[in-house]
Amino acid sequence: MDNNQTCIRVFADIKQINACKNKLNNNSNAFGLLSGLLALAGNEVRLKIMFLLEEENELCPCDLADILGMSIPAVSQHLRKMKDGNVIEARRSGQTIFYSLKSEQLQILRPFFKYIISQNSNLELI
Amino acid sequence: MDNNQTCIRVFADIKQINACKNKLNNNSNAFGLLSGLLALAGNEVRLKIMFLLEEENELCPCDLADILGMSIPAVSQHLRKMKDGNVIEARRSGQTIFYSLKSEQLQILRPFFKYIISQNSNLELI
DNA sequence: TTATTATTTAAGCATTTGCTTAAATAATAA
DNA sequence: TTATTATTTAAGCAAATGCTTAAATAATAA
Repeated sequence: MDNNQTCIRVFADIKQINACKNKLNNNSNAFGLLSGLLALAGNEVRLKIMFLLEEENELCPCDLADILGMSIPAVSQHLRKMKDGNVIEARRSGQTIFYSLKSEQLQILRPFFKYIISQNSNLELI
Repeated sequence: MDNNQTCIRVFADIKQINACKNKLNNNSNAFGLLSGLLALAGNEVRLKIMFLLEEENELCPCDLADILGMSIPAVSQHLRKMKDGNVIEARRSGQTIFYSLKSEQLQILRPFFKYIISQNSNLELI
C-alpha cells in the first residue's frame, strides 16, 4: 500500500490510533491462531462435522458422508483441513478411521455447540 | 452426488446415522447462521476490526486503514461484508462514518475477545 | 495371491475471496 | 460555485476454496 495516500482525518485522534496499533501488536499471535480456527468453523459442512463429533465422540469419513449427504472425498478433504488445523485427530481401527475433536480447541468451540442446541427448532415431539 | 456410490460400512450403525441426520435437521437454521458469522470472523483483518470496535466503541474506515496499515477501499469492503452480515452498524457524523459492533452477535463474539486478551504476549511493561 | 472395502490423494474446474486502481457519491470548506 | 475530504463502488485479477472424478494406498476377506 502507498502509505502517503492514507486518509488523514482532521479530527483523527493520533493517541487512539497508536493505542490501537499497540493492541494489535501485543496480541498478534492470537489473531492469526483464532482467525484460522474460525475460518475452519466458518464453513457450514465443517461446523456440522465438529458438532457431530462433539455429540457422537467419534465418526468415520464413511458415516459422515452418509449423514451429510455428500461424497466421501469431499468429506475427507474437510477432515484433512481440520486435522491440519489441530481441531480433530484420527484413530485407526482396521480399515476404518475414526475422527474425534481434540480438546485443545474446545474452549473456543463449545460455545458454538451450545448456541446451536439453544437455537433448536425441534419441539421435542417424542 | 450419486447416492448409490456411498460407502456402506459393514459395521455402520444405522440408528446412529439416522440420529445424526435428525440432529442436523433439527438445527438446520443455526448452522447456516453461525457458520456465516464465523466465516466473517475467520478473516484475520475482520477479526482485528471486530476486536478494535469492541475496545474503542466505534472507529471510522479512515482510522482503521491507518491502524491496520491497509488501503481504505480494502477496509471499506470488509466493513460492508460485516454490515451485510449484521455484525456492525454505521453512524454518520459529517463526512465521517463511525462503525460499531451490533449487540446481537456479541454473545458469540465476546469469547473471542476474551481469548485474544488472555493470549496477550505483552509483559505489561508500561 | 486376488478381490473388496475404507480412505486418501491428485487433477481439473467453477466459484469465491480479497486485494488493487480508478471512478463515483456525499459532505464540508473556501 | 469549486475544491477538498471521507467514503463507497466498480472492474480487474491472482489466489484460495470446495466440489468432482479418477487413481492411489492400505487393510481385510476369500
